[in-house]
Amino acid sequence: MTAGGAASAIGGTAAVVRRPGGRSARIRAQVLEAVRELLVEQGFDALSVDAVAERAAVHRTTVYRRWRDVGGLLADVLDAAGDDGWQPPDTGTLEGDLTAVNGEVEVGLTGEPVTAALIAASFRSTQAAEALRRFWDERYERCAVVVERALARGEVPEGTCARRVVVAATAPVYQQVLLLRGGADPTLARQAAAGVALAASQGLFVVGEGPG
Amino acid sequence: MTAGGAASAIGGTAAVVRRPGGRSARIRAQVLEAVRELLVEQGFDALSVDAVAERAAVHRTTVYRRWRDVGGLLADVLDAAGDDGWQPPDTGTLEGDLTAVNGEVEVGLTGEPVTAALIAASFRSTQAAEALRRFWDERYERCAVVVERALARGEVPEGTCARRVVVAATAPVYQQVLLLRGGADPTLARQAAAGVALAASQGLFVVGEGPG
DNA sequence: ATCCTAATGCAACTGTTGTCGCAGTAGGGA
DNA sequence: TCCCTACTGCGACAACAGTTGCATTAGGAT
Repeated sequence: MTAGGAASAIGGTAAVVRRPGGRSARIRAQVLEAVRELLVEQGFDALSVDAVAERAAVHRTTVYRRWRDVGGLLADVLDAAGDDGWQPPDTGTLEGDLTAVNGEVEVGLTGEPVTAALIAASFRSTQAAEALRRFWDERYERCAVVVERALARGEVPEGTCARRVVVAATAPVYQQVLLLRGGADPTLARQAAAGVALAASQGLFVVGEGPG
Repeated sequence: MTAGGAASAIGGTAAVVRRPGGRSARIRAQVLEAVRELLVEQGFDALSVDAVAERAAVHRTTVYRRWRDVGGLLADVLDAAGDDGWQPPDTGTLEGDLTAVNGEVEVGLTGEPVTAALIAASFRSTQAAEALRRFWDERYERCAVVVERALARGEVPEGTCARRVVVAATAPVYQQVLLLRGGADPTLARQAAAGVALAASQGLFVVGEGPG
């Protein structure tokens, strides 16, 4: 299917490479660039297939065939964005690392309108939802090293689930900014990180354990 | 009560009551009932103004004029839903209360498709976003009593910010279910509640304090 | 250089979304 | 009872979203 074509082009999985050459690649680049531009300039609401096609100087039909809909476009952009070499900061303590991550989350959420747009899209498009889930899964996976370092330092006990620690630490920031529409609140970011760091040090995030 | 909520939600200031009588009220009831039915039966995607109008046996134009768009409809439904007499559970401990609240959140998020639909709508409609913010603000406000009881029992120190405690405790569940699209995970709910309860008992959620 | 065909451009078409002007209906007050 | 007018119904309309059939273009291989 056309969407599959887009997906394959995204990851570069050349399983069924049809025509990776000049024109297709060029058009893809034009379209994705147009998506990013429109997203930044006018936000998610202005992101129609037609607008993207016009901006990219490509015909509507081409975009519909290769990406299917707006969600497909955003999914493609998102998958490309996941390929950056992001690594969590290393401040020397678990609490410091979690606080720093929360700071980046806050900036990403309030600064770049792209993130909010992608989340909005994930509620409307299955493709975008999948892409977003992949993106976050990978991000949390990369964050695991923060907990591993803490374990090596003896800050947290053996068996601590890294993912849950990071999710618990960052979730309040997402909640505050995304759902409650509150402004960025650095105090919240610090408190959440500190609370989770304390709980983790007490072994509350050890798998199979927990209260009850 | 419902009528008042309608007026405020729609944009007509409730100060100027125009014609609260028979037909308008009847049509409003029909339309909102149609919204709830369609939401439960077919989900958010099927919730177009036209579909609602047809189900309610009301003309499209009427719905457009009174509610403007799907977001307005959902905002109205949401304001009505906020009038229930919900109270947080009282289990005797802060950790137990937070765990119980998380359980209800989990059920509400995974069981009722209404909530997810409203969140999706909040990303598309300013009205829905406002209504949702009001709804959650009020819910968190009601949850404050949980922390107040803990304070009375001496579980948490004076000055603990109730809202932050509850937000920190519930956020991981929202994150897991809503954004990460993971299944309901009762372990996560308990761990998050336990971690926050511990952190709160240590005074990490006292206003003005926190790490650094 | 030539051919094959995947990918694109193009235009016409359908269905949906949202708006507008006008006429009809039904509360509520006199 | 009668009138006023807010509200609703109705149809036409424009704008947008998405699809389809066909012609054209341009990689890539021979």
